[in-house]
Amino acid sequence: MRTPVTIRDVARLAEVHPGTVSRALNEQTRMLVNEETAARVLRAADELGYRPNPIARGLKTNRSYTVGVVIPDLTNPLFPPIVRGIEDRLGAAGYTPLIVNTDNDPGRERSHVEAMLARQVDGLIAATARLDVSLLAEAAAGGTPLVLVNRSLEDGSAPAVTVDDRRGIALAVEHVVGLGHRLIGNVAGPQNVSTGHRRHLGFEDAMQAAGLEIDPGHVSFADAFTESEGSRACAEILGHEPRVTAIVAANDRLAMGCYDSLAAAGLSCPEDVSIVGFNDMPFIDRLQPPLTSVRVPQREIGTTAADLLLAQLGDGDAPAQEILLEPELIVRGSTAPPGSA
Amino acid sequence: MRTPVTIRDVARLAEVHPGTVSRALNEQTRMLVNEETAARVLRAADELGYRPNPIARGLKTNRSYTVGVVIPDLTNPLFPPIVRGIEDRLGAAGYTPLIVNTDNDPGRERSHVEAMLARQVDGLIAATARLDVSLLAEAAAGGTPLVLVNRSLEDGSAPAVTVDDRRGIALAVEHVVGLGHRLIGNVAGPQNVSTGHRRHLGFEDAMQAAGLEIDPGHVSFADAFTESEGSRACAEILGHEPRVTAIVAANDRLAMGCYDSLAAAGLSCPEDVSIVGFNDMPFIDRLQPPLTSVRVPQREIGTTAADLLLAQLGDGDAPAQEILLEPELIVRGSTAPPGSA
DNA sequence: GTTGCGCTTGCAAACGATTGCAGCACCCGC
DNA sequence: GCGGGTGCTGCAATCGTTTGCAAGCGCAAC
Repeated sequence: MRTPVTIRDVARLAEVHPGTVSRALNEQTRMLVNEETAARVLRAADELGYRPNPIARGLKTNRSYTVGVVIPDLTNPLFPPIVRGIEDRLGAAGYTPLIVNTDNDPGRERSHVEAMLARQVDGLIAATARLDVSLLAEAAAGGTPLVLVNRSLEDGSAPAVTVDDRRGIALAVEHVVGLGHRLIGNVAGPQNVSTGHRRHLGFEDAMQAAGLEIDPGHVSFADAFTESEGSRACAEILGHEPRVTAIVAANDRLAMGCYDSLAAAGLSCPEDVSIVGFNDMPFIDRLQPPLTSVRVPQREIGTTAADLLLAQLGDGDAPAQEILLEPELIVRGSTAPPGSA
Repeated sequence: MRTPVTIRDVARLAEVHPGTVSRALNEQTRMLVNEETAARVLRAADELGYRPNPIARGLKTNRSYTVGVVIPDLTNPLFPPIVRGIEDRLGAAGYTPLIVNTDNDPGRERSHVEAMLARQVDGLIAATARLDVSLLAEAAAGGTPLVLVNRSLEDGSAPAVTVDDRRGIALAVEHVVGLGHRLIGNVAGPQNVSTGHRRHLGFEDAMQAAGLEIDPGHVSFADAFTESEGSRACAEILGHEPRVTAIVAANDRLAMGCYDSLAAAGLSCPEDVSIVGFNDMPFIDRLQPPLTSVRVPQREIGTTAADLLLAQLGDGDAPAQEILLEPELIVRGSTAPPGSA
């Protein structure tokens, strides 16, 4: 049989009452039982290979030692490292994550979250950009702690961990400005998702800080973070202003699209146009040329989010702080001084 | 409150006994209760927004509607599509996967699997190459259904879904042979993991089928599926036999290492040496040159594994069949006729 | 008019753990 | 010698659901 050894078996062997066994086994309540008795119980439990049944425990305590992790799509290379960070940290604390993919579909998102709530998850970590606000209300009303990733709430009512997108873009802009570029384009992401929006704002700020003008024709918005949209947006910029010598993309995939667009236009990178990406995806250093990109500490995002959640799970009301993680610019072959052809 | 509505509340509203509610709500037992009563119960449940508590149900039924998914490392791009396949299929059947990463560490593997067993998972899907046999014994002894992925048991005692590695390598070999190559090298993977082993055997078979000799110097074994090992192994082959015009690698990352090694030797691909990879990782088509690779139906692996497990969960003893999935060769720029320089 | 059967439904005991409450033994101080 | 702690442990209820058993009812058969 699987685990026929229950708390009652241990009690019988240790010759005490099951209640006592429960107390002796729990760190929290061990002090309530005689040291010697506790030792006897522990020995018995060990001998029998006793494993507490989390289901039964959860029924009584209303805790499942489980947390829901909501992400758009696991196959997006951005997420696995984050998930691992979450998983490792939560696992160390005795929690098991339940991972669901929403594909950014509000319906899927809703049903998944409801299922998780029914499963009595002790908390939620949501890494989805467009989170239904009513879901938040529900979770909050149910007293389920929530941590946001890569997205924050305007009113700061929920703790969140995000990377400093504006700072990241600033790094990118400062880099190409430092190389001597002046006509700099921006392939921006969709403005209805928070990262796309913040990165675009960051671009405006950084350009202004560098004392450079932004011609509206230098900016093009992609409808999605895909190569084809990146290509389209890049072509659009080149159409408006063929003299741009550098392009800051909101995302590596958009940057890859820029590569395509440049190639189609007969331009080469970095000789004619420098390109900077964002995220530093795995194997992005294998592109030709290797892409200069803003690295986000993905694993750290995960561990930090997990820490925030654990803090909330520990004492009821940990401060709903918002954590900004520092990005880092990884310089590779896709950026060079202008006119280096 | 979270879900204060229990089966008792429904019973009160519908004016029946909780037991009756339970029967009415369960598809299986609905026939036991009067049609009209059942309708009343359903209406009441709907009105109250009743959500059954899986924890309580699991306690009584010894089912958690949860399955454990054991993989080496989620950040390895091979796995996310498989996991999604599993997740989507299991989710549709009402099961939730618990995902753990072992990093191929037997200790982690053991503790994770034990934790999952304690959590009463209804089944296990293991995608890990070196699975501790005692774990299998334990799971089997506990009556926990198990499905293997990318790995099978010699005695065929557990259902498994794997891609036809030998066939995949045969596709690769036939391709380069068709292009006119005769001196073909093999950067093989570690032989203590099943995929590495089978792919190497596949290479030997395919070469023999093509009527070609395999000089021992044409084969080099990597200690791990990494770029650096691929590079080392490739250099070793080139050292033994500089005249090889094509290399079949056991894996895309090894193939990427081959790129490095060729570049270091001043050789170009595909002009001097053609290279074929295996797995068709995301973005591998973005390499320079785009890598010809054997595509494995990753998502399908996941869905098939889930189906196999669901079959076992349905009726106690479904046949322990072993399923071989068909790979497909994706021809890109890294392969060309020999001497095309 | 019994008997017996089929159809529903209520009853209560589980499942395995946690926990408030009470009781017991013991010791201390007066 | 007795009252009042203190320290430990047993008792039993409880969490929300499932399920074997039995009881109630109506109806048909004899």
